Amino acid sequence: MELDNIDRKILGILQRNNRLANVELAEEVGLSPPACHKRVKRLRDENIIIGDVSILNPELTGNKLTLLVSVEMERDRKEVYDAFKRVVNQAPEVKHCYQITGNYDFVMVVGVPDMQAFERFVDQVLHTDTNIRKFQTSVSLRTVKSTTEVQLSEF
Amino acid sequence: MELDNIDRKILGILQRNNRLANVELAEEVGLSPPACHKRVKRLRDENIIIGDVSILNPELTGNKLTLLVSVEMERDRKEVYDAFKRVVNQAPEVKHCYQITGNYDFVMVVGVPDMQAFERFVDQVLHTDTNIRKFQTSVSLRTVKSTTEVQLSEF
DNA sequence: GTTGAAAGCCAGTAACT
DNA sequence: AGTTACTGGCTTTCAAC
Repeated sequence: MELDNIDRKILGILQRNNRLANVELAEEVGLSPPACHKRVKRLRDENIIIGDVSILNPELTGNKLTLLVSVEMERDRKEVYDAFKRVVNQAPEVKHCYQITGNYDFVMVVGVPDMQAFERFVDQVLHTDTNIRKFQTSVSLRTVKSTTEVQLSEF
Repeated sequence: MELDNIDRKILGILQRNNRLANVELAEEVGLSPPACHKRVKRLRDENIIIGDVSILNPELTGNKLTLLVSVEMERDRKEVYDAFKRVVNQAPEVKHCYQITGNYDFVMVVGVPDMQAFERFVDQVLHTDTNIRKFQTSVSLRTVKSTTEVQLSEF
């Protein structure tokens, strides 16, 4: 489906604040409330908007430690990869995971309360997977930026 | 401020779906609507909930390409780092950026529509910064996982 | 913490251009 | 696509417990 400039405007606003009342959103984009409401509904129905969430303060909710883990698999086989992906998706410590090109096969961003929790994660998730050849961990000293916003190029 | 189990329950629900009506949220956590409403308000006021956003489909909104860029700075000086952090925060292509220990100083997750856009990003952001000694880019073949959820250990 | 009530605002629908 | 008109339901606040 094609997005016009009003759609992009709506998305731009909602991806910053989705608690804005439809009446106000409508005014901001220059539509009547029902017309705006219909567009938002369509954007949800067509999976342009895939979720609506509250963002929690990681500091205040027990994710004080962030680590970056690069993983190299034993074999480049689909089953091996798929199994790893399944594990990753079930591990709540893993915030982001990318399959990448280069020396390593995956990079993960891991969030935990403390080093003990990370050790547990390593033991339970990484050391139990026999398909992992090796992994390398970097400690994050600071999250410089973290956003869910995507760029919506206006035309 | 201390979070009790009801708070954690509320947060756990809202960080998955913040469009749930307060009446329903109240029922799910076993409180009356006003009591639940008060708690949510407090969680926002105290910055436990730091934002409420719609998550957009990156595929459908022009962020088809994800890259991981590791950056090594020329000098380990605060001003140099701070300048880089400022640039990173203003660049909409940068979704996440972590200051890390190890061989590199920063790792960034960059989202762009295509390779051309990435080249522009490299030219405008990375090559113009004389404090960057070098950087290394990995292409993400697939986003295995990406979540905003934090773990809320229940007691 | 609860219930009950009240006010007003909003979401969501309908009918129509 | 868009509008205006409507209504039922919800948020939000209050008072009393």
